[in-house]
Amino acid sequence: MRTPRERRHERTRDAILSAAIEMITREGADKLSLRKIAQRLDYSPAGLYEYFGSKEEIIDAVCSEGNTRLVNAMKQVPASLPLEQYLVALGLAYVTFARQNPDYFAFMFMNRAIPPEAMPGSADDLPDDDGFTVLIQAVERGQQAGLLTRSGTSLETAYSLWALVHGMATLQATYLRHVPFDFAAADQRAMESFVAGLMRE
Amino acid sequence: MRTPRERRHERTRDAILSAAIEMITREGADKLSLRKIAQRLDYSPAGLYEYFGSKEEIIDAVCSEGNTRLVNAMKQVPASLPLEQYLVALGLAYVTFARQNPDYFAFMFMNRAIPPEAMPGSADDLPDDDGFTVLIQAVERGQQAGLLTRSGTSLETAYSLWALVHGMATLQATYLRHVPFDFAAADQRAMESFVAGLMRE
DNA sequence: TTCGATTTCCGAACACTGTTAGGAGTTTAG
DNA sequence: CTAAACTCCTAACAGTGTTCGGAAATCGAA
Repeated sequence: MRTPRERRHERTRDAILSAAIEMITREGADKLSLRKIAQRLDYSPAGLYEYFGSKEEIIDAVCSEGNTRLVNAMKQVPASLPLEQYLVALGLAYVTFARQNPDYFAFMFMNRAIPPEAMPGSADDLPDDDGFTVLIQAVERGQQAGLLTRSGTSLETAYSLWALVHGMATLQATYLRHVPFDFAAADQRAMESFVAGLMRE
Repeated sequence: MRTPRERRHERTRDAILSAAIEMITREGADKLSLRKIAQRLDYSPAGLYEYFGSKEEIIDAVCSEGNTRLVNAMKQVPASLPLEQYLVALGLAYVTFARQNPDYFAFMFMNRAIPPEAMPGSADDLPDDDGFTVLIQAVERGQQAGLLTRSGTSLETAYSLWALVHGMATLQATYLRHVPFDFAAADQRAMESFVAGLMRE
């Protein structure tokens, strides 16, 4: 049972998070400031430490939230699509998220690294709700259906597709952000070609 | 003719740059501090402003230097190789640089964006000494030799290859940095498969 | 209801950051 | 030799994240 106090606590925690996310998407990641967050929420700087132990904790929470948003965007792609279209649509959702939230996306992957521990054996035990995990599952679905039979493991195949998609997303979110080029069309063609290559082999 | 004064000036400018680069590669990008650079070089913080107008200018110079190092690494790949091997080797050099200087590499692309102006027409006028430019030239070489005839322009083909390579590099420099996985082998296979797909079409 | 404990929140301070103004001391050019 | 240009520093300013101590509010139980 959740007491009123707990509900209040979580609500202002969420408010802090929302303010941080909005500041990142609106003014850029380097403008994120504890004191500005506090000011916007009518708190003193020290008051925030009742809800987060440090700025680093806020950043971690912001990244975690961004990751679930990215995964949610990918999960809205209907899994009923033919595998080829499904994989392309997944990648498109990934890149679209990056294009629409360039600062947020870049910030996520600057501050999120899988910790050195927590990754023993081969690799299947990556974070559960990860953009990569969704891709892996899709590729495995294809392999079990006999459609994808490329040499390496399903993990390696998913990694290469992820790299392509992540590269397009990162470039458009950072280096090429202001380049007037029809990335959406080029991305789609590149992914279709890549996926076709995976199925042919 | 360069006066002794100019030579001195440039030498301490380079020293500042070197110190900054070393601090980034050794302690991470967020630990870069004007005052620490000054301390290491026996300057007062204000003294550095004789050589750089702001911290931002130092960062720009650091990024520019990193870019030429990356391009140099790519230019050491013998252009006499068969196109297929040449493209793969170029990508390998790119990723290897990122793997060996993860903080530096990530820092470069966080702080370097092609400015909104300076990019009028279609796109061929990107920065001259760019990792991307090297790829474009290689792809154009292949197209003129009749080996690469994929639908899109050479620019689009080079972009897709760049995205794949840049994605692998970025992932290994940030999110997957501590994952014990044989990326070198997987990367090579992925690039060979991708390039083969380009030549088949 | 009342009392004690817990939770919330803030003011003040600390150590750090990048940056600027102003003025010494040195080097250079005519 | 002199005046201009260049180097470099001290001191200060505004900003940052963080901690400490205490005041106020809230809560749980007698």
